[in-house]
Amino acid sequence: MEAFNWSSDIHGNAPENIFNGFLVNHTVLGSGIPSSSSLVLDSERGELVEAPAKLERKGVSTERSIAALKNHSEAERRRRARVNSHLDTLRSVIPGAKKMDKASLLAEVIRHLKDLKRNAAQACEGLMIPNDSDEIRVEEQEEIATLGGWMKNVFVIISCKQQNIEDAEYRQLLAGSVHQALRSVLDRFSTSQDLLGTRKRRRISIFSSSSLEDFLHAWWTTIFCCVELIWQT
Amino acid sequence: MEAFNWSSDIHGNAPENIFNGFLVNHTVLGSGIPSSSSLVLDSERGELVEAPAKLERKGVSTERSIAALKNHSEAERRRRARVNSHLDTLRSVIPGAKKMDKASLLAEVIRHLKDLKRNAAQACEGLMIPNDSDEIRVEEQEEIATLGGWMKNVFVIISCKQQNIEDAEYRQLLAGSVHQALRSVLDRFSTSQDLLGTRKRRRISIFSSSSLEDFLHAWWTTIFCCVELIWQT
DNA sequence: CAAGACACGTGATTC
DNA sequence: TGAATCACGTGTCTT
Repeated sequence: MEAFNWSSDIHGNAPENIFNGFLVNHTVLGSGIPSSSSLVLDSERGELVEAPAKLERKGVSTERSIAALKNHSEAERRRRARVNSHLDTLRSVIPGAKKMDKASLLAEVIRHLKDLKRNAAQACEGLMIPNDSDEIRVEEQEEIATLGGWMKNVFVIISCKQQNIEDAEYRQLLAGSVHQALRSVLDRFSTSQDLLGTRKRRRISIFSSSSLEDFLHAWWTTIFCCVELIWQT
Repeated sequence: MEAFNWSSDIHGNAPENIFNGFLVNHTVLGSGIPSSSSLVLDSERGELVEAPAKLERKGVSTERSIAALKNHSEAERRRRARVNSHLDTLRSVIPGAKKMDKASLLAEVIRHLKDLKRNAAQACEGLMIPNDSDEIRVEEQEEIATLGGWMKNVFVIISCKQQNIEDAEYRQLLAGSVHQALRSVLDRFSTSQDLLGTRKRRRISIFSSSSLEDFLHAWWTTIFCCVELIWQT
């Protein structure tokens, strides 16, 4: 983000064509006859017509207006920069979109999003396949059950009624904290396994933060119910 | 996309504040003395200064300029519509972004993209794990996967949009039918096992009908999320 | 030149 | 009110 120097030659050189917006001065495009009124481009008829006289309190208000305009345009520039910054990171995330225009870039982003979502749904199908073991041992303690060397944890997350579940920030916070907590546990486990130098396979799968959030948001239109029937043949 | 009527009251009502861009007419903000020259906001000094006289060929060129301007602004409007259309579809794709502003929406899109990509990588990594044992046989047929004598079914129940999911009767019916279907399958399996006189242990677990109904009933105040962490110790 | 993409400052609107 | 967002028409630069 480069610093911006507030000046009239905003594009690097002084603007030669002054008339901006709909307002055009007589001396610029008109008959050349000096007048106190200004011309406005009446687009409906495609003509230049007399602009209605503007009533305004003179004097002090002008400086305030100028300052307000300056703040306004600066804020707008910051807003544009924010949006464009995000567009740039998108350009860096989407492959082959380095120098795409905005519309094409967004179209590509949509394509990728749908592709990834479809893939994620497919990937989830193959998960959670238990390992084969002849010696099955079932232990149940509190909410933790181990089965043949496998352990299964079921987390039930209850919404806090104080909070509004439809609030995007709250959902994001919830999904993020859950994901982070699980991630830290898994990482701790992974490193402990690595430190032990075991060559045992491990299987780690969690819902991603976005998947979880998708679920939390879509829960009012869809019921996601996983019923597991596990039996030994 | 609504049709746009090219007119000066572009915002639905006639603009009261005429001065646009940097050009301001004397009668608007100036001393009130009629003049042929116009005022320009010199932003560097924050003052209103005399605008330099604009040299232009009079007459025919003006109409061409007007037509060009009209085409230009129309094209620009089409371009904006294209971008905004994509932003709208993004709003419909990203959960909870229905009425987000552009910047926040794009930030959310980036979050989702990264999450989904990470998730996809994780899933691909996990899927390679199960078949590195000689005694493990993986068979995939239709939607049923068997792994080393274990079978796993995952049922995803989607609410019928025709029906009102908040209707208690419908929920009860749904829960009941699901439970009955599962029960019949399990019973059929049990009897077949009994007839065969096998002494193998079996593990059968389903959500009871009341549990499922509880879930369906309380879904608007609670989030039921099952996150499974399965790893081999 | 035309046609398109962008950044700009602005008016309107909302909170 | 003041801050923030959006659509608008425009100027400039690139195909």
